[in-house]
Amino acid sequence: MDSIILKNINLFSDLSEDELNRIFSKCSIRKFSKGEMIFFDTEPYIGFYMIVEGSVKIFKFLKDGREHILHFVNPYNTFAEVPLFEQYEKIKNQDFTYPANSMAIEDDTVLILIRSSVFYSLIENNSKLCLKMISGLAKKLRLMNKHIESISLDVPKRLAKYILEQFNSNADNDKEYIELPISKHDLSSYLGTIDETLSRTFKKFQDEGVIKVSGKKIYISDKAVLKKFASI
Amino acid sequence: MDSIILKNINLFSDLSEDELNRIFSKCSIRKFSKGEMIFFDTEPYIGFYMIVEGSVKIFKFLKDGREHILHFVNPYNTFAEVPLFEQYEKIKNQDFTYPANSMAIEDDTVLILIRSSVFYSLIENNSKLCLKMISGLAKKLRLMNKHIESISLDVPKRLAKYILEQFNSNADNDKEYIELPISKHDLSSYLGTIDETLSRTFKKFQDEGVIKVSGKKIYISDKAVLKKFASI
DNA sequence: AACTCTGTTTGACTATAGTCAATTTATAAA
DNA sequence: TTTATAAATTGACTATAGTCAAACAGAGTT
Repeated sequence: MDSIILKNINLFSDLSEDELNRIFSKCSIRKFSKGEMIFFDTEPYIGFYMIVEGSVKIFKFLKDGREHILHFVNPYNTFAEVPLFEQYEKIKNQDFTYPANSMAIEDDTVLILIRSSVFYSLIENNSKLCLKMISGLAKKLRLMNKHIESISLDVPKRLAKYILEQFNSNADNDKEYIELPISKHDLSSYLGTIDETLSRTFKKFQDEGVIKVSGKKIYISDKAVLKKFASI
Repeated sequence: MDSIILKNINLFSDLSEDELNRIFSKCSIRKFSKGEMIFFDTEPYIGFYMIVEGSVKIFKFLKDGREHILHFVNPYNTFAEVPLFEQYEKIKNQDFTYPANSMAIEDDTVLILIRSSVFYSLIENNSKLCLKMISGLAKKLRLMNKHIESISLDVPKRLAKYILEQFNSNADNDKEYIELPISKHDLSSYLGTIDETLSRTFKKFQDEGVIKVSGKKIYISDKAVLKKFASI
């Protein structure tokens, strides 16, 4: 693997060869297997990650041990950049921790760790990079917004919305099914519910003839009705 | 009012007199009374606001007409900056709208509207301003994170947490009470519940001798137990 | 004081989704 | 194929908070 890999991150796409090499020489590459923790929300912050291969979930533990998943991250996206700037503000800081927990959800998940200090030296006088960073954060805020909105809906609406989103984000819309990119258990946590309730909701949708579930494949029999289920 | 007012916004605190004047000459000052809408989430985006006086709530309408408050904003803070950068990315865009609704919650709420274009011309080569913007967004993300976490708690926990937060953010900790800065109705929406449930929860706390409610004043009789109520 | 408007409280009922426990189905390993 | 292990489903029960409707309280006005 060489520094060219960094060019794929949107955040870094405008950097020069030189700059890319500089970063690359200082960052660490780490490999995780499925279920392995990347960081806890109690750990001191050292830097942010980008994903080269595999995928990752970002989540919080609830009092009862259940987990609430905030988002999933896929290749060439970054995560845990937020504390970078909280740290930056009060440089000689009380130690900052990661804002949530993070776990690999696929085997052979490959990450690049970019340490705070390396990034600071880069961003200081690079307003293009700044602007990219800003639009990245803005996008995340928008996502969070959506997430909060959806939490206040009931489970069937949340599930219907999720299925439709997956369907729409899949390029080849000629297929009349989606394939869940995550485990049903993770889907429960992401929708803010539990396995049993998710299972019952799938069943309800099936009984009403809206979808057909077979493993991770979900055939959409009646998109119109599904949309009605999802509607606010 | 003159351009010096802008100096109070953290975001603008590093700008020169010249720059401040340039912005000020191009922005609009708008006054709202309590309950007046500032923008809807269906309106095309024209720029972000800062508060000079009064306060504002940012919220979403739910299907049933109920509202879910995302946050409150106070003097010298800005709101609705997120679309600025989504807009920036794809300049010749499909029209962007505001991401949520916003309403003045005090009489004589005075706002300054800073239009996107004015801000773009400013930020292009000002990486200091960029960095400020970034840390502002980062702070908001952290807040959102907290908000999401708290939604998954039950109402008594959410309320206890809120009371303690208010108590801690009040400088003079020698007082053994807090004064609600918002109406009870808005507090309901902010905690993601309804008036009746909030009322019952206050009552529950009173019955257990933890607090004493009198209008907007909430006397904390037993902080230790309140903390226990709030604990995860 | 009587009236209005708004905000708050209370009671009775309901619905949604969580808990717990048992069972069934899948998946992988021996 | 059998066995072990994990994932998914189902049923019975419970709890939390929402709905609806009515009563009550307080502030301001006439």
